[in-house]
Amino acid sequence: MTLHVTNTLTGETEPFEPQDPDNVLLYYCGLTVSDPPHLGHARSWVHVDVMHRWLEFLGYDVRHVENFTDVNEKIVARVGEDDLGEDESEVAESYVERTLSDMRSLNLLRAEVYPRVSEHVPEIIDLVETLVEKGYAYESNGSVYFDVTQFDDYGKLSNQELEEIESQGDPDERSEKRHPADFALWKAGGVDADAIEEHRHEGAAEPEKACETAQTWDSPWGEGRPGWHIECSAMSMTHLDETLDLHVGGRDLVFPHHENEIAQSEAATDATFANYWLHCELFEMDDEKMSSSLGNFVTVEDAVERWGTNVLRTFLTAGSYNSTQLYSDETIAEAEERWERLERAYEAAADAVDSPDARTKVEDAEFRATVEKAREAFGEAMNDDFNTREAQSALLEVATAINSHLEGREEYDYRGLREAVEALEELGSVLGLSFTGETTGEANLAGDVVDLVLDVREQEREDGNYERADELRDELEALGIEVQDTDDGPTYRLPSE
RNA sequence: GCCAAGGUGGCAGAGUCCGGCCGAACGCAGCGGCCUGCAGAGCCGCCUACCGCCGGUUCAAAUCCGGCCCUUGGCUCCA
Repeated sequence: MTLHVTNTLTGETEPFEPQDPDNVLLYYCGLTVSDPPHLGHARSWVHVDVMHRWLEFLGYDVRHVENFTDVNEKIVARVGEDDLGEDESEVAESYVERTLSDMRSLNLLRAEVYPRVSEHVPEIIDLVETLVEKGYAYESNGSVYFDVTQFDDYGKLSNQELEEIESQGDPDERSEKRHPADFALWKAGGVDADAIEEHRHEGAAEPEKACETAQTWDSPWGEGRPGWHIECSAMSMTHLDETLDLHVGGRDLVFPHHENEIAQSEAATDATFANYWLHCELFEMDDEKMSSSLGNFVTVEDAVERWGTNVLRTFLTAGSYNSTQLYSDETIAEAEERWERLERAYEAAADAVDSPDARTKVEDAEFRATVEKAREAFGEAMNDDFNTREAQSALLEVATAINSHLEGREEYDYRGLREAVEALEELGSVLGLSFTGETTGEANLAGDVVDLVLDVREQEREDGNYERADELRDELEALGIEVQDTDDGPTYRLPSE
């Protein structure tokens, strides 16, 4: 089977065919940098990252663009808070840096470009002008609005009729609008102090003062700021093309954001804006979604610190990108179990390959066949709309095959083990899992110390002092170091990764 | 109210587009056995689901059609 994806536009799972058979233009709707990224963002990022990796695995050259919205009232509302910065752009930049660092810690492939709104105002203005010239937009009191009645397909992504769409944007803007569903492409003036007040945190600058730091730009309609939706159209066209292959984003953006992107882009270019629209579903916790606005989130930084990258990625890919996923201590602990099972099998296989018991003449046909089958299953799963959960299952089957092969055997199938190790490394990396994370100097030191303690413990065991030996093991365990006694002596695993 | 997604074992979560291989994957939890000084890990086996409810189509439905109930998301900033 070739790659199939579920397209929000049609509601169907379709074969994926990029415009250019060798290249994929991928745009991901990034975030507004006004809060620390949370696990919900991480879930989408990781899924997009896995899409990116799988497309490359299939041989495509992926041009991946991901924007940062750095012009927004909520950012202005943070001015003066903590050490974020003294004006809108400083605050935005400090969150951009934090976001990029969170992304690195999640082992995400870098996008080709991370465009910012503030750096694309000329392109935005051009686009708005085009829309005005073509009669799709109109100016009103220095602001420019998109006229939804002029765009026949309005509502095609979210499946809504224009009559059903009550209104968008600030209620007080309505008087300036011809149709309640019209949305702002360009907003006159600066930022409104009331809007700041709404999002302001303790310790931030006074709204009046914060407003003064908001950025504004000159335009044919006077001083103002870009509207929320137009940026993605302008940036994706600038860095990719008029027609994208893959446009990905969170489910909560379908309406109005993505709907508006389609309207303004297609009205301006007369070309299809994106051939495939993919939407990542949201986390569910205690029967509601996780989100910045509800404040019920876990930051990426805390999560990485607590669980580590591999556990987190195992967790985040434990469901399909387009199904909601339950966030709880139990579900994340379960992911940890799964990752550790994989990791232990990997280590066992890697050790066995290097051991003198691995013989090139030994052949376990069933073992090899199982690994081969798991490889195929992994590919089938990924091609089936990036079914990461099934892909994980395939990996786990390799783990079981390894353990089973190693069980009670004197001699090992060298080639079979090598193939299993390679399968885990190669397929694992599609999910962004790393079995061979570089060991830091600190970890090496810790390892040396653990070796020392285990030597002492072995002596105690030989002397029959099991009580003392168990104590040592318990104490190591309390530090998160897992000790296992095997026929070849004790082995251990350090807590992180 | 309108739009969208979903309701599968103790938990979690595939499968539903292309009906039979699904009495239902993988994993976690639980149980039994092996291994072990013990424990853990591991191996082998077992356990628990007729797939929201009702009706229909079909030789055959978790999968198709109709109705109903419930949950979540969007319609305001949001991945």
